[in-house]
Amino acid sequence: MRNAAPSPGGPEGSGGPEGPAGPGGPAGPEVPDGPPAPSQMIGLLAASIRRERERAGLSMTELAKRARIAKSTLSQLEAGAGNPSVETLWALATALGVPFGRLVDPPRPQIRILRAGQGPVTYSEHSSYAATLLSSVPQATRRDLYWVEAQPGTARNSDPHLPGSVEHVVISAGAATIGPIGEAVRLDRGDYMTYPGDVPHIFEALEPDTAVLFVLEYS
Amino acid sequence: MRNAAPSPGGPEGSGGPEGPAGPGGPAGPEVPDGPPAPSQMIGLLAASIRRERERAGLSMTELAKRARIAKSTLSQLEAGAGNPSVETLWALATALGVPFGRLVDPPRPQIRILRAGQGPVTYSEHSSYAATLLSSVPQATRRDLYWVEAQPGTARNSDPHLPGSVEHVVISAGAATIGPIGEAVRLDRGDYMTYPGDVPHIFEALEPDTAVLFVLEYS
DNA sequence: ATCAGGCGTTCGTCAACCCGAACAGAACAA
DNA sequence: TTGTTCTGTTCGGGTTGACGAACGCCTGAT
Repeated sequence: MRNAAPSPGGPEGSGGPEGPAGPGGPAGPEVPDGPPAPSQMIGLLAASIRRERERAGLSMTELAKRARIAKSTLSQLEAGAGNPSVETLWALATALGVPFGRLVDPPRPQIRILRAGQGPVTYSEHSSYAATLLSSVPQATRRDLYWVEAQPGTARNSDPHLPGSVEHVVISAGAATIGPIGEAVRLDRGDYMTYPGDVPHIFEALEPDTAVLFVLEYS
Repeated sequence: MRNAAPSPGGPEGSGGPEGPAGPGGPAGPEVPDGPPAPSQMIGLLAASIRRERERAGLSMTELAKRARIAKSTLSQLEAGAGNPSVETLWALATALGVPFGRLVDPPRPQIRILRAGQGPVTYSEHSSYAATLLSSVPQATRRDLYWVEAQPGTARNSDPHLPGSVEHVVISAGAATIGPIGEAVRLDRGDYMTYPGDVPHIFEALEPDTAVLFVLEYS
C-alpha cells in the first residue's frame, strides 16, 4: 500500500449487497451502497487473478508471457502482495480475455422469478400507464429492466436521466411512439430501439394494452 | 509507464475470446472487437477521470480530498501522465461513485432502430425457432439482447455460457418452459425470470408464436 | 544417475508512482 | 493595494512496483 488509506468507512456503508427489488419507483434511482470491498480489494483481486488464470488453464509462466509482464510480478500479485498499475492489470485482463472490471468485482448469480402482475408496480395518474421494475443492478454497470403496460391517450415525458445513460425498448404488444423529443418514432410489435437516456424523451402508447420492455442503463 | 509494452498487437488479446452462443443458442454471434484500446488506454482513462469528475461537479482539490490521494497525483493523471495503481484508481472510482471499470471503458450512446424482422436472424434446424440479436455490448459488462420467436414441439438445450453469466427472460407472447435443467419453470405472458447462465438450461415453447426477450449478461 | 524442461518462488536493482510543499493565476473582500 | 481562498500546476524525495536472473522443486527422457 502506498496510499494513505482508501477510506474504508466512507459515507456509503456496505449495506446489503443488493436486494434487486430495491428502488421503488422508476423515479430517481438512488445509489445506496458503495463498491463491494473497502480495502481488502487487493486480496480479492489476487484471488480473482488466480481463479481466472486457472479457469483459462494457464500457468503463471504462460500467462505472464502472454501478458508481457514478468512472471515474478504475477507471482507476487497472486500472493496478495500487490497494488499493480492499471497497465499491468490491463495486460492481465486482456491476456485472460476478461473485461478488466471482472478482476475486482465478485460475481453473484441467483435464480429469481417475477410472475406477471407481481413486483413493485408504479401507476401513472391517469391509470393508462403501469410500470413494473423487473431487475435492478445496484452497483457497477447499473441496469434497470422495466416492463411497461400502457393505454393510449396520455403521452409520458421523461426528464433526462444520468449523463451517459442509454435506454433500450422492445415492443411486446401494441404500438407506441418512443424516442428523444423531436426524434420520436412509431414502433410496432417486435420493434427494438435504443437511444440516449440523458436527453428528454417521450413515450406514448398508440394502441390499447401496449406492452413495452424498457432497459435503462445508467452508469 | 513502467511496463515493457502492453502489447498492442498481442497474439491473443483481440481475437474474440469466445463467441458466446446466444441465449437459446443462436449459432455464433461474433464479438467483433477486443478490448477498446491497446495502449492509448492511459489517455482514455485520463479523459474518463476528468469527465466523471466534472459530471460530479467536483474540483480536483475536492475530489483528491475525498479519494484520499494527493491532488498532484490527480493532476498528473488527468494530464495523461500516469499509470496509476489499482488502489489509486479504486479510490478515485469510489469517490466518484462509479463502478471502477467505467473509467477505462468508453461510453457510446447512439440512436438505433431495428424493425421487426430486421436484424441478423438465426433459425433453428426445425424452423420452430427464430432468434434475433438486438443489442450487443462488445466489451466490459457485456450484455446481449435477443428477441426470440419460437413454436412448440422442440425443446432447446443450451450449454453453459461463461462463468458468472446471467440470463433474463421476459415472455411477450405465448408460454414457455425456461430455466436451468431440473429447475425449469413454465412462464406465461408478462412473466419475468432470471437465472444463472453458466449452467445447462432449457427453453421450450409451449404455445404457437411464443415470443420471448432474452437478456444475456456475461462478464 | 544425469540431464532437460516445466513449474512457482525469492532476491537485488532500477524506474516511477505517489506524496507534500511550493507555485502561478483568478476571483473576491476589506 | 493587500490579504484570503479558491483553482490547477510543477518540483524534489522517499517508497515501491516491475523487471530479470537465480533458486528450489518436480516430472520425464536419456
